[in-house]
Order: sequence, then C-alpha cells, then structure tokens
Amino acid sequence: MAMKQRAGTVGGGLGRELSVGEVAERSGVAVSALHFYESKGLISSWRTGGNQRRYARDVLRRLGIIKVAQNTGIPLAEIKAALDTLPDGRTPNKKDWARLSARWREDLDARIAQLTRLRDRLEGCIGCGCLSMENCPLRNPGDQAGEHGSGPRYLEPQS
Amino acid sequence: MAMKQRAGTVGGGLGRELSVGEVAERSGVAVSALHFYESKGLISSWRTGGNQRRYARDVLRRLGIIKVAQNTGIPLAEIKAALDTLPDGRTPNKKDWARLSARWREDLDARIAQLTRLRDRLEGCIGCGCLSMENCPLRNPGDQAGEHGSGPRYLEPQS
DNA sequence: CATTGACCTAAAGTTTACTTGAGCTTTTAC
DNA sequence: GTAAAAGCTCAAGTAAACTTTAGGTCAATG
Repeated sequence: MAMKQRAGTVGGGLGRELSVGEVAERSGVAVSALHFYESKGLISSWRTGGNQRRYARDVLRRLGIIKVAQNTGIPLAEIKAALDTLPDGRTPNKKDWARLSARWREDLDARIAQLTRLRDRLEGCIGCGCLSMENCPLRNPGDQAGEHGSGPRYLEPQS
Repeated sequence: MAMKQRAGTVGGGLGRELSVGEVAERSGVAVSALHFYESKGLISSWRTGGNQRRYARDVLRRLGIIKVAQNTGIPLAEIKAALDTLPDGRTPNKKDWARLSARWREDLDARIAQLTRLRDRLEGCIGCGCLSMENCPLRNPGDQAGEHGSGPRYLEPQS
C-alpha cells in the first residue's frame, strides 16, 4: 500500500509524533509561523537525528489556544506569559483553560465595552452639528474633563 | 502686554493660521505625526517665506475626525480614502460628517458583533471540557477571513 | 546681535507578527 | 540511486503608524 507514513516509523497510533509539516497542515498555521512561535517560546519540539523538528500531539491544542487568544486580540507576548504561568510549561488542562479563558474574556469584555461607548458617542454625534468639535465628546474618548493651559486642548492622546 | 503671538502677526482673531507646534499642542498629535499625516495626504498646509508650515484652523476638525476614525480601528489609508471622497478635499461639513460617521459606525458595529460572538463562545467553553479542541467552536471562528492556501485544514482532520 | 527654541528634510529605527529568500541537508518516492 | 519534496538556519523583507536622529535653517528674545 505504501501509505504516507511520516514523522517516524512508529505506526499509526494516536500518540504518534508530528513533523512540522503535519502540524502546519493540521493546525492551519504556516510552517514559518511554527518556527516563529518556537523561537518565541510559545511552543516547543525536539529534534530527530537529522535535525528535524518533532512535536507531541498536544502542540495542536496549544496552537488552538494560541489562536483563540489571538482572535481576542491578545498579543503573542501576553499569550506566552499566560502559558508560562502553567507548571512545567505543560499544555493547559481543563482547569488551566478555565483560568486563561476567563482572563481573556475580561479583556474581550473591556474592549467590547470600549468600542460600544465609542459607537454610542458616534451615534449621538451623527448629524448633531457638533462638528465644530469644540465640545464634542468624540474628541475626548477617554471621557476626560476639559484641559487647562493656554487655550483649548482638543484631542487627547487616546484612550 | 507682549503676548505670545505666534504663526504670523495677523492678530488674535479666530481665523488665525496655526504653526505646526500650535496644531500639535491643541490637537495632542505629535509634530512628527503631523508631518506624517501630511506626507500621506490626510492633512495639508501651506508654507511661509521661511518654509514653515501654516495650517488653517479647520485642520483641528480634520484631526478630530481622523482620531475618531482611528479609535474605531479604521486604518489611515481608509480614513484618507473617506476624506478624499469629499469635494475639493474640504473638511467635512455636517452632512459629510453624517455620512462618514455612519459608515464608520457600521464598521464599529461589525467589530463589536464579532468580538461579542467570540466572547460568547469563549464563555460557553470555559470549563466545558472541550479542551480536546476536537469540535470546539472557538477553533474556527466563522468570521475569520478564511485561511489562505489549500483549504483551511483546522486542527485534527483524522484519528 | 547672538542665543535659543521652533522648524525643516530625509533616512533610518521601532513594534508586531510573520513571510520570503538563499543556500544547504535530510527524507521520501520511483 | 537519484531526484524531488520537505526541512533547516539565518537574514532580510513586509505592513502600519509613527518616532528618532542627524544635520541644517528660521525666528523670537534679551
């Protein structure tokens, strides 16, 4: 039959280790990105005699979590920091996952709230004629009170 | 008296033109950013005999609008494109503003909706034990601009 | 009139998250 | 047994949105 049997000759067991190409195919993460994540310490691998990477299957779970976190807008550095809080750098178990995802949900909530506030202000300003921007709440997204100093300080750095 | 009277000797009228430093101070946008915006065509100025920039006051309004749009996550290129739809590159009047802000609000709405969906999925997955990531909805957020390459093979197509 | 402080330009640097390319080795397939 | 596919490393490129640096000019002030 000559089936494709990559990443070692161990057989088709579930515990089979994965080559970088297999991980890429199964995770949807490019090989170059896998190299990159490894260089950043987000995932890890060991090497074969021929210096090729081999991954444990749980790298797929780790990648799944990384993707979810990225979708919520968490930067890689923070994702790494979160993963680093796990003992032995192990892949999160159920409890870890609950903790991580709860934390990330807070971030999401905060960002949703911020965008919602902004949208509401925008809503209130459409066609309101405050275009003079003298007192428009949009100018000051941080909900800051008026500035002092010489003359009006319109736009503030950012929220 | 000897009041600070910059950017020309035209007097204190409201129509006074502004130097780059004054615009920076009043808008909260760094001088370097003003140069940058100008190079990108988002704002404009004329020059004095000594080659210094002078701005009309409505540059402040334009900057306000740019900031609002940026806060909603619109990239500069798109902001420019939107501003470019205005005749004569004029600063938006009330009607223009209504159109632009309505458009941007849609973007905001969409992003809020996306984040909310993500949060809800995350919520549903906290502690749900789907950590195996076999079928977890989080793995494949429907809103993702589909992965490129040969068909998004998300995690675990086999076993 | 001389000294600052504000400006000017052009180019290079910064950050995030990767991708691309070059040049070389290992594995797999026929 | 050999060629193609898959891997490897390291360096450089990409994109967005600016900032920083360097080197020089202009202008307000004592």
